[in-house]
Amino acid sequence: MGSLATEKEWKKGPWTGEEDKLLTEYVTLYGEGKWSSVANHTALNRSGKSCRLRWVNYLRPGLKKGQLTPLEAGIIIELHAIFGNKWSTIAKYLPGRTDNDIKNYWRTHFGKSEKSKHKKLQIQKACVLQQLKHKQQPQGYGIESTPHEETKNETTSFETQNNKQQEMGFMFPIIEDQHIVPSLLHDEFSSTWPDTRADDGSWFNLWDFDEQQIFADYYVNQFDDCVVPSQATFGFNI
DNA sequence: AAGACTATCAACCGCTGACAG
DNA sequence: GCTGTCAGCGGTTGATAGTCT
Repeated sequence: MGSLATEKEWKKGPWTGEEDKLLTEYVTLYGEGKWSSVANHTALNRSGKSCRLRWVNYLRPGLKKGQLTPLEAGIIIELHAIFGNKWSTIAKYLPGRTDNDIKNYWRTHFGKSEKSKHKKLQIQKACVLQQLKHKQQPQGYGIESTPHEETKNETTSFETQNNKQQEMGFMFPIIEDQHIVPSLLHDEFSSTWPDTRADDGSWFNLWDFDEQQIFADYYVNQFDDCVVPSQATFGFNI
């Protein structure tokens, strides 16, 4: 009925600093998850949907701003091969990054073109090279034990791995207590990917810096024809 | 210097699934 | 079991900044 036209005209468009402040205060007071009542408790004339989006993608504490690192880019490629366009799922493994960030990054860099496909390869290679570089720096990311070793200590495996990955800025996806291997090359060399299982059945992977020099070397060789470009092309330092 | 093109990012829209009544 | 509400997700769009010609 026309007389019951209670449809509210929500404000749209870019958020102002004042609106951000109001929303932050609201979340501080009432917590996340009560988006539909934001307008009732604040002077904000935004829909709950809009408020949630603004909070999740921009205001939430702990968000990382700026360009993705080669490592993050590589992980996105790997996880996209596993999960497809499940951006929120992928985002769970990249602390501080939102599904929107990842979605935008993917669409920008790996849309549909052949050029994009090549760029994907370049980033994968850059990512492997960076792994090797870190491996050569003893003071770098200190992983004392490998997934292989951790399988011997099942009570701490998951938590330990998670903590390390958090420190490094990403997390390996784990499904049913099984590490999904970010092989970096799942797409291109899927036939070799079962070989990433160790003798005892546990997974190892390129992110494990201690054991996988030979494995990583092998993959780097696969990229021989693929020249890794400069920062200007990637937007980050290799 | 100016216009065209490209990249990036914020925000909106529509759909889906969970859940309460 | 049905219905309505709401949060969350993925796709898409539009504005702006940066780069190229």
